[in-house]
Amino acid sequence: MANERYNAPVNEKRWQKIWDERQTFRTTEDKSKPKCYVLEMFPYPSGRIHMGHVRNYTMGDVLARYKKTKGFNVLHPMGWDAFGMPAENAAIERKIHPAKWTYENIAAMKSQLKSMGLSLDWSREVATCNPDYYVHQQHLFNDMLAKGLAYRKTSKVNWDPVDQTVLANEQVIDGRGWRSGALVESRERMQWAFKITAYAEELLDALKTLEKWPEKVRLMQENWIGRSEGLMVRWQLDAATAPVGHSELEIFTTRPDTLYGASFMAVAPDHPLAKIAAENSKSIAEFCDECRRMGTSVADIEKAEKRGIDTGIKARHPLDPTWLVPVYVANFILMDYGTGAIFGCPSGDQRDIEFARRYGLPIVPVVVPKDDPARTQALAKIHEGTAYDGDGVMINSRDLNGMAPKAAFETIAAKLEKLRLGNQPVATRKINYRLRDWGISRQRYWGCPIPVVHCNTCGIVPVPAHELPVQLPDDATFDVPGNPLDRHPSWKHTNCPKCNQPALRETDTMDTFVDSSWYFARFTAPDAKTPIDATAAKYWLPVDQYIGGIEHAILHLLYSRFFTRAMSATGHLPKTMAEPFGALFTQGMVVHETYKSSSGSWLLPTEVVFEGEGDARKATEIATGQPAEIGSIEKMSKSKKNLVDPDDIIAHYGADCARWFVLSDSPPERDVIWTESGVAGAGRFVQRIWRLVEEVADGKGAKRGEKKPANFSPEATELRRTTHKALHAVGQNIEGLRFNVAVAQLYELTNATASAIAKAAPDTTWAVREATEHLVQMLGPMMPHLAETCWERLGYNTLLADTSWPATEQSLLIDASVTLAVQVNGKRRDELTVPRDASLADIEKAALALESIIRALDGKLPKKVIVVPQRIVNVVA
RNA sequence: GCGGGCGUGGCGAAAAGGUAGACGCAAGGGACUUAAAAUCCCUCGAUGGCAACGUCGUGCGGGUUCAAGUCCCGCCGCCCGCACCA
Repeated sequence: MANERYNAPVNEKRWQKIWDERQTFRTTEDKSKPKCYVLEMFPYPSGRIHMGHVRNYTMGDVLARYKKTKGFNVLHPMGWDAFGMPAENAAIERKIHPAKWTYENIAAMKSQLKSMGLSLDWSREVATCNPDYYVHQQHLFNDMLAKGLAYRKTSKVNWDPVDQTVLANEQVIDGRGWRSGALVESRERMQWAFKITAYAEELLDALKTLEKWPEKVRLMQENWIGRSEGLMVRWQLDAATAPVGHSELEIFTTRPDTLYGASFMAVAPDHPLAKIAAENSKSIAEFCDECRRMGTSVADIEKAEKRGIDTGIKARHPLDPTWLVPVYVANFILMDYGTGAIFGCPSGDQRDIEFARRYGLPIVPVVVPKDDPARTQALAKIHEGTAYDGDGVMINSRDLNGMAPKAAFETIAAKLEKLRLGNQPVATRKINYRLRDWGISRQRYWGCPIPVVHCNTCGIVPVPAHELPVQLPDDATFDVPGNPLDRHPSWKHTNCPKCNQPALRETDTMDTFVDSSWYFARFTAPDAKTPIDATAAKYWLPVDQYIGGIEHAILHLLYSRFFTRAMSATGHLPKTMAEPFGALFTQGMVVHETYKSSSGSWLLPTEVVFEGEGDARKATEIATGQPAEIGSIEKMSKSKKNLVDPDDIIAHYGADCARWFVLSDSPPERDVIWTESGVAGAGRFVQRIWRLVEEVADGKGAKRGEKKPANFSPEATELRRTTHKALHAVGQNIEGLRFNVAVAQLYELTNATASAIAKAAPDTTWAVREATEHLVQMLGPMMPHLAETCWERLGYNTLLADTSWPATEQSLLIDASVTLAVQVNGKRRDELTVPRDASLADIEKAALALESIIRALDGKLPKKVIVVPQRIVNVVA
């Protein structure tokens, strides 16, 4: 029946049910086919999906569905990053058990994701909070422990004394706990850590091999790892001033060439030497305490200010024992980097020059530009307090004078390596990394328990494999601050697996980044009895296309890369497996305009109406009739109310429409602006496709399966060319994730098909049928429900999801004639249509014969004619 | 401060160094309709011209090239990371 609107909600539910029943998207492992593992970053089960999820999962789904039509075994799984703080907050605030809260959220979000019609293999679903998942994580942990990749160390943490918990850096706001508001203390605490630094070099080097990762992400990781080459230099302390038992101070420097410019040394407030000095001096102790207090983000307030205090200790210059340099404690020295101590060369380092000026220390230029006027300028700047850290030539540096800094570096390094202090070389070459080991201890309930026992006799004992999982107790309480596992009356009491004496369980749980560092591997065999099934992992990994937000550019992706190596080292993955994600794509956000009422409160997009355009565009608040302010376009957020609920859109326009819109407007790596009119446009397109298909099915096109004519009219051939060009281009653009361009090409094919029908040229019905069928097939990955419905309407009783991407007829991709632009002196003057294989001479002749070209030449003789076949003709006069 | 990215119509955007603005949105005009919605057709960078057609135009200033949105140099603006890393 024609003229009936396409009913999205009804059809969408129908096809979802059919796909479900027929297990259309169940993963296959047909060995005769190539594999493709498509993965989107799994969500935290907050309870509701948002437009960002819609965009992320639609992109992955288009690729997964497309790859299926191209004959791949596709693995496209989904799961839940289900441990974490919000569940515990819900327990505290609303007295719901974290498990109940989480599983309810998973159920709700799963049903929302299902309403999007994603081609997911739900039989592989995992939730990281499920003991079936985390039991394997505990196995992995123990294996890493045995290999020395997991260990305990004391590290500094942000301690919230009211909530009695450790806070992440981002949970410390202006030095106070984000929830309690208490002043956060910097405390030393025994923490579990993973030895990611053991792989620093490799994680850095292998970045080069990740050619299908965004350059930006590789760069961010490179900076994060922060490799620098330098020298460890031991300075002898002057015995007259040094504390008893301290005879030397070791520093790390990347600029040994500037050693003759040294004017002070500085150590971190937590450096052992600073601590000794603090014991003997009240003012030093006070200074160190002060530094510790501003440890976290208060640093921002006085960030520029370099301050310190003289310890009275002197160090001997390694190249001149008569040269004594004062040792300071300084607030800008980090204990975690290098040795927590430096030598200061003020002329070459901005921090050092500020420090030196403040404390009246010498500032001797040692590196300056080779020639004037740059040299004079640099010297003047140093005099004014701006360090020079460029290349140039050494001065004031004794035997180094005249050398380039690089040569000076080598000279000094060679010299100091030979010099001895207490029978050891004064200096050794050292490669230093900014990357630190990954602290995974969290004093929380809702995380994976660290499966070890503390025994007074045996020390740290891993829980044996057959006793895993160490499961979270169900009856924890959340009404008071602190770690629920630690205060649980019985949970932590156990017996030592080794000596069977009473012992205590570890009550720390793992950072949730651990959970997400190996889930992609678990998906390859989610029911395996071991953490990883080597055969499945070998087949499916690496992930062929990983898609997610740029916010995970560093931590999640780096941890996953580390974990993959750790899993190889512990025998869970093949030895050759290093990189988990072969290709990475980071998609942009979904953003929306913001609106404010005249009273200053935020308004929902549905609470305003608009008129006018451009600068004259005005918004009015519907409820009050008052003008509303149109604010900036920002990431959708609850607080600014610039939200669009996927449920509402799906209920109103259908999932296909929402999918189409998020694919259509912007390049996928850029932010997409959600506009109501844009969605409405997508909705119109859905109806337009449906009308087109109805017309074709009802006689404007040939019948299904009708024999292909031997000859086609020019009009039919034209349409066929458009169709086959689209097949090629849309396929290429989906593979390249240029969805917005693919969408535009589908619009063009739709327009071409519709106008062919409207013109009703002779002998076009077969071509119209072909165009329409292929159009529907190409729409399949993007708007799968609509496409299935159209496929059915076109007379098929098979699933479109099971069909192959149509083959292109190569001959139709090549036009018999081509239109060239004809330029005179680079300016376009006319066009010329010539046979595709026309000779250069013929083209030139035809171009020069064009009336417009003759006119443009204005009697001048062409000096040169450039003919680029199938492109352009440029007449140079 | 360091690093990276981006600047193209009223808007989102296309464009292997080769006809700038495909495609969509918005807007304007028209058809159909008692009317509206829906749909269909036309116009739509600026400017001059009745028109044919011309001139200018991809943040700004230079350069390379037969030819530059695209490549190079120097600015300006916006956005995003990282930030005392010795």
